[in-house]
Amino acid sequence: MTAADDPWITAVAVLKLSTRLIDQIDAGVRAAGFADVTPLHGFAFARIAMGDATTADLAAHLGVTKQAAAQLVDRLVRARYVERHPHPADRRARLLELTDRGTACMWAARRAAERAIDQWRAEIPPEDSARFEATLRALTASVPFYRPTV
Amino acid sequence: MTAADDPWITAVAVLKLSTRLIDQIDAGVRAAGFADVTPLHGFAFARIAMGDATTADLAAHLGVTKQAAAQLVDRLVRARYVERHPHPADRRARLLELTDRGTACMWAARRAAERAIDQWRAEIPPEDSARFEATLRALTASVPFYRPTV
DNA sequence: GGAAACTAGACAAGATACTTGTCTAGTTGA
DNA sequence: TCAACTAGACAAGTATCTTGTCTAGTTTCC
Repeated sequence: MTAADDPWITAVAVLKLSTRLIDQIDAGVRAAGFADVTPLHGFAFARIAMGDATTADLAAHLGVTKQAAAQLVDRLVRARYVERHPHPADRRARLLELTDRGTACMWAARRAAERAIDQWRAEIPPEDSARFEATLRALTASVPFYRPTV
Repeated sequence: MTAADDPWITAVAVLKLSTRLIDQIDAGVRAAGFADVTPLHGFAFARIAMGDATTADLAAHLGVTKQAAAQLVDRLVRARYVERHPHPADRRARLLELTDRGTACMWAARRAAERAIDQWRAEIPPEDSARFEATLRALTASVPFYRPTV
């Protein structure tokens, strides 16, 4: 076993890469003026932006209880990132939607992510980055979604 | 902009990959009988295993306050993963060390990570995985460490 | 050598965000 | 049509973080 194919080194590199990406996204979002959001909120925004999200959907998506999700939604509503609307098909449920502010915040996150990826692309030869990204997608094609893990 | 080079897709793939890796490590650690640890503890173990760790070092490493780190250490000591020893050079400080149980837990995590990486390698052509891992290391060579981000 | 500034970590109090348990209103399926 | 199920609110308890303060020990600099 040489250092070059030690799987543990690779595992650490994966963790480092996502640390770096999340830090860069968080810094970009804060620099854009959204000081009261954390990466956890970003995971919630991503689900809500997909549409057809209820509190129970969000709970399942984030891997927390319904109550925890309801409290998170409360905070996001109070901070004017999210609105609750009547659900067209189920009078018990409430449909979650991003406000203009929430949408702007999500786009700030996406722009920051894109800047981070562009920066990575500039650090390595173009053919390497194309192959790298293709492999990345192949490896994660079967992963249904990302969510907070710590 | 085609889907193939949309940086956002790549960013999501990075997050998915680390979600998948952390889940696999966590499952392996729990399957090995360490039911009372979380990924957060793993980040702490990694620092303590490097040696010369004090509570303040751990706090800086994890990005939390000294008090939060001290409380985390308390829990790990009570669960018999960590021991506090006198610091040889500073009578205020206490040197943190993994117990045999803590070391066994860390190795369970490493074995789980290695199984995960081996599984990825089996999913893609060998030359792709070698290049993928090399690029991964190049991109993260300057990242000092990984830590919890959510 | 010694005083001022700094640092490690303990203690206490409070904030935040999660959990479990229970309840009502509404939906689904046999 | 009625039993079983589900969405989400309410309440209480728990875990884990924060800020602030304190003592003992270390470093710096005159």
